[in-house]
Amino acid sequence: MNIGELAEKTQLNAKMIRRYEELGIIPKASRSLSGYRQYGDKDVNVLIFVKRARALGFSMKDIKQLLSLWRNKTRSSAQVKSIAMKHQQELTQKLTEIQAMLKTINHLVHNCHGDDRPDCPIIEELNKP
Amino acid sequence: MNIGELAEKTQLNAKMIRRYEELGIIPKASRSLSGYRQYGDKDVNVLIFVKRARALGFSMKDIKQLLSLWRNKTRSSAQVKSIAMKHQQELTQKLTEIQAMLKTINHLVHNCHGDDRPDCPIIEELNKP
DNA sequence: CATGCACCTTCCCTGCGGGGGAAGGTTTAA
DNA sequence: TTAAACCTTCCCCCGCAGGGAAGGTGCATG
Repeated sequence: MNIGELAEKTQLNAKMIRRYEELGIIPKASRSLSGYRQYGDKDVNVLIFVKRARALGFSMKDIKQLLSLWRNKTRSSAQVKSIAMKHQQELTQKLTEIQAMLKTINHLVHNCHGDDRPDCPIIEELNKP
Repeated sequence: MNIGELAEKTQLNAKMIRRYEELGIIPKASRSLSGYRQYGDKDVNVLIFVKRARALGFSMKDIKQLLSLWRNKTRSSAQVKSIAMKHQQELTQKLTEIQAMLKTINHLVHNCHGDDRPDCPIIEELNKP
């Protein structure tokens, strides 16, 4: 199958598929005589794996590792878990940061009249020494 | 004051200060005879404003607008609030996404033995059709 | 058989918000 | 005078994605 059909099946952009190949996320596709990338059903699975991992927020670096563990039948689940736990920690960190931002923003928005007058607690907060 | 001192006072990188100037976030600094950027105390305040807004997760685009509202004494607080509310919505959106990811990740990590065996619910989840 | 159109190829530019470092000029203190 | 600390511009890189140009290919239709 050509890249367009693969893109269709995986709901990924053809551009992204080429990029993933370039980044070494997926193996280099074989080519037709005219240079078109040729794919099989396996490739659909690989890309869906990548897509699911992306949806969980894994970085490309992590996904590379996860893919190699996936392919490696002698992997230990501890290796997989270690990647997942690192990501878990990063996500938790981000969550905390966003919660802190939101706490402040919610407070500021709540206290801003939002009328025609210039007085504004949001501006005041940003202007604090 | 030179850029280094300003960077010191604002705890920002001199590189970032130049970049902010280039992006039009802050006005172009006047130059000494030898071409060094010259700053005054006002600039400290501007950069601290930018820094605080960054800490709240505002985009550079938003910060540009917030700065111009800050400078504009005939602003309406409604204009400020509108920017803040848009950002509030985006942050809430991000929060929800991360919470959803974390929910799955937490579950997967919890169910993965993390031992020497290859069987792993994390890999299985990513491999799902 | 030719022409058009959808598809494919590579290449470079854009965005965000930074960071690193080279190559060279300036200021200041020893 | 010389060394160091500072400044300048310039281009490179990261992650992750998208846009679009310029040109080759595959296939149905007239």
